[in-house]
Amino acid sequence: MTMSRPYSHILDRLRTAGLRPTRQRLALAKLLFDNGDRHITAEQLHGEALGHSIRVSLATVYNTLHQFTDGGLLREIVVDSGRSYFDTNTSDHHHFFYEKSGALRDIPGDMVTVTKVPDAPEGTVIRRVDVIVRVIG
Amino acid sequence: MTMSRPYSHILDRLRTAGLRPTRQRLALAKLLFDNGDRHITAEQLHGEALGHSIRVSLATVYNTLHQFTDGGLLREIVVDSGRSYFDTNTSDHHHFFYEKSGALRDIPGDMVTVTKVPDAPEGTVIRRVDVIVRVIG
DNA sequence: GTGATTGCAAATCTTTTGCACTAAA
DNA sequence: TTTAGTGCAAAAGATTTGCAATCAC
Repeated sequence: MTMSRPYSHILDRLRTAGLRPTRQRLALAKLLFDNGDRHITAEQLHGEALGHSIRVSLATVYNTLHQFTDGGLLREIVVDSGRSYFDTNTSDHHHFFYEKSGALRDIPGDMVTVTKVPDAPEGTVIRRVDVIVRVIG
Repeated sequence: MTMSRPYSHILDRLRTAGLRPTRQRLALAKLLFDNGDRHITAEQLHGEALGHSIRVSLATVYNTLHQFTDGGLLREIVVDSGRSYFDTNTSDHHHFFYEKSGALRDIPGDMVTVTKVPDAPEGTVIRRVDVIVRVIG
């Protein structure tokens, strides 16, 4: 069982992202950030919220996930066409993707080294390098 | 202007993938493989086929792209949620993804080196390691 | 012939949008 | 108050499905 953390922690995160601490954002942030590192879809988070008797619409869940991502609180991961995952771990790291089950698992940043990355094309800037290790079985 | 290649080449590819050389598959394969390396979506390929007066339904384009992928003739690339790209270059290489325009560009395999990839989790096999360099601007 | 393939339209799934309503500052 | 945020239902976009018609072998 996870020890419940004070709201001030969550409030700080929302403040950092420049977002008003509404009832919905507070509740979703608590689900997202007070339960360790997670990879979650909008649909899953919505279901979880309903399961905790938190009344929130799916549209708001989508809005919130994107606002959190824009504010640096989440990282969006694309591995599967037609479904977006959001990762509560925003530090430098990569992923295993289980193609059969659709599950994601973190690979610590220092477990993968990418060398000789070519320069960004003229006039562009590298925003991120994603490494996805696709596994089956 | 691209020199038109003999059909036998295409026929061999379909044979390799265990697919009957139907009119639609032949025409789509010609568009895909006789024009150099390309990154294309189902929608784009369908439009291109229609532009060449090749009558084929969008559903068949989807079927064909997946059959070609299963047969090792194409490689599916997921970088953008809600849209799949198919790459005619199935050799070992990685990609630049221009987040603004949605364009993909190959990075030759030997321009990126991934070291220290962790072992595949117990009971799984690594099918592929994808490196996506996301750029903006 | 017979089983594989195709086309079409409808269905599905995820995500976004428009807009009236509600809540935070 | 005033502006941001929310919910709902509808729309959008990509992909899949069901099934009768058609084609390759």
